[in-house]
Amino acid sequence: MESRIDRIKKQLHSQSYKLTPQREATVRVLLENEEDHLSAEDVYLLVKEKAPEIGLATVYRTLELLTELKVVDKINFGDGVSRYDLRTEGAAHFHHHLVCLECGAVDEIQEDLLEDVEKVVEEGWNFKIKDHRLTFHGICHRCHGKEENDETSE
Amino acid sequence: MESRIDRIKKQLHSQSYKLTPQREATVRVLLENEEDHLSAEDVYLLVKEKAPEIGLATVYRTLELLTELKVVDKINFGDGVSRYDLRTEGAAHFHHHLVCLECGAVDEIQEDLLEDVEKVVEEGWNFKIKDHRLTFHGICHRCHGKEENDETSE
DNA sequence: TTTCTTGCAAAGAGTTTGCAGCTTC
DNA sequence: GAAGCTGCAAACTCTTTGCAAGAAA
Repeated sequence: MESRIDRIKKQLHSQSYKLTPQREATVRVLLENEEDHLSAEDVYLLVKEKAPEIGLATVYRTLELLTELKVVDKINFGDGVSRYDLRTEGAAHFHHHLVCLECGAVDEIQEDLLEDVEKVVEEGWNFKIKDHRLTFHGICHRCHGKEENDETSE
Repeated sequence: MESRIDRIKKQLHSQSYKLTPQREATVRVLLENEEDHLSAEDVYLLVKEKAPEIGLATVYRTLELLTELKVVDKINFGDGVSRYDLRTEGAAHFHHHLVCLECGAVDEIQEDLLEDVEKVVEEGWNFKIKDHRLTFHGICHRCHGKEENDETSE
């Protein structure tokens, strides 16, 4: 069976880019932390464990390259850092996010909940949708119970 | 009739902030450019026309304050700058955006298209939604017609 | 007077770039 | 050996902060 790394490798080659050891290490870190929403710095620190000689600039360059190739999506939750999120293979659209205002956790919603909404937008606004970004800010299920106790503020 | 500025002033006073000339000039710029999605720098340059002595730091501080008061929303379209968008008065939720990949224009959708989706998320993910960010990336109605000609790619 | 606010300059954080050296074909 | 890639350091951009001076209650 062809692995995900292999497919990414092919994708790079098809545009005459190479899968160097540094790039491979970076991709592996992303694959191993698929659930997370790593910043460039985060990725850098994790890659350093596998390939200590790597430079931060290379990580940035690799992430930029992967973004171009649509292997990852660059996202921004408003905290001043870009985060990189592996695209779900085969997914037509980018998944959604739930950001908890209490604990900061970011959960993902893989289901595409926007099909109907997109139809409305395409027809009503005559806008050809290529991609979307949907993030909900609120209180996650983990913090939900706790909230009753500190209702002092808010 | 009470103007929008007055209401914002009251809101400031209620938290013992003052509507200084600099803050007023900043708010006016935002009101006069409600359609746009100005960066701090943009706001600064526009405010300077009314109040040339103002400093960039004051603009940043004012925008931060207005964000706290929920008068404006800080948004990020991934181009490395924060943009500030006046909240539609009385709107329960933040409006949506259409970003054109062709010409870069940003249009707004005032309607809340997410009511159904939010119900699904709150129930299915046990997540208490406080706010949302929804942006579509695609081709706007203005660029739509032009596209037929350069169908070479994609 | 006391508190809040401002402008300036400096600092900080995140990201990009120039360049010489190293790989790979 | 030409082309692509890397690590390092410096540069850059956007934003925040410290501080002394100014304005308002």
